[in-house]
Amino acid sequence: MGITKSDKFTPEQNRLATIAKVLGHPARVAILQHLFKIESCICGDLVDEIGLAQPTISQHIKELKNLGIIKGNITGTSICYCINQEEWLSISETLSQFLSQKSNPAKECC
Amino acid sequence: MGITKSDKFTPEQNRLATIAKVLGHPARVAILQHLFKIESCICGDLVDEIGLAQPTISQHIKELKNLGIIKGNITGTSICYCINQEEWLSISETLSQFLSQKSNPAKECC
DNA sequence: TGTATTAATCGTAATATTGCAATATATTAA
DNA sequence: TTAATATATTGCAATATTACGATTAATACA
Repeated sequence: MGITKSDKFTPEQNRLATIAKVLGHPARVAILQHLFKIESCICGDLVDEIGLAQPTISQHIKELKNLGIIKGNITGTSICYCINQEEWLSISETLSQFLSQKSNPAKECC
Repeated sequence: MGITKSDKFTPEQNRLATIAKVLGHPARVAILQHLFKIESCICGDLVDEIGLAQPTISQHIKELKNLGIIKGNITGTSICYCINQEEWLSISETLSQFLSQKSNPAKECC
């Protein structure tokens, strides 16, 4: 039905999935990479950098902002975005912990 | 349009997004967690464990298999799934590397 | 004030995802 | 062979996502 039954899962599972979902689009990955690369923060050059229309970029930015992973600051007519370090660290920690899980090869079936 | 313009992005960006996308559903997170937790591999108990219908679980399993993150083995009438360690390590590495990026706080704008 | 610039929002079309009932397939056991 | 069991596949409905043109809102500058 296109609707995710979040109530069937633990808060941790939902949290992990929410984070991963936001990272699950190349445009958003590209935006984050660009913000990391350009030491000084960047504004709407993201539209030029990535080849998508301005409203599309704006929409992706919104999702990253919703997750708290980036933040913006108005400077004149443009807006300067950058990584929200605290949130990035927290999110990175959460996902990395999940990724660092290891299985027991001795008990494998396949 | 619901269609992602993959050609606008680097292979790395697309790869990261693809991995994250697969992890971007709580049912798939739950499946992975269960496979890690149950030391011996588990079969269709996943359907009981997670409260979704059998075809739905089967579909999620398929996506995890497509990514290569899990593998299955037929034992009688049931199928035993487990983490594909090599792939998990590789994927984990790829994502972790992305997550370990740090921004320069001195050059922040916001 | 008016105009230019930048970015957000709205509306909408195209496509993707999620979930499940029904069905198909495959294996085991009788 | 037939029945039972376990899983995959198909088909479909509901919802979500992606993308963009048009518009709006906000600021800067003349």
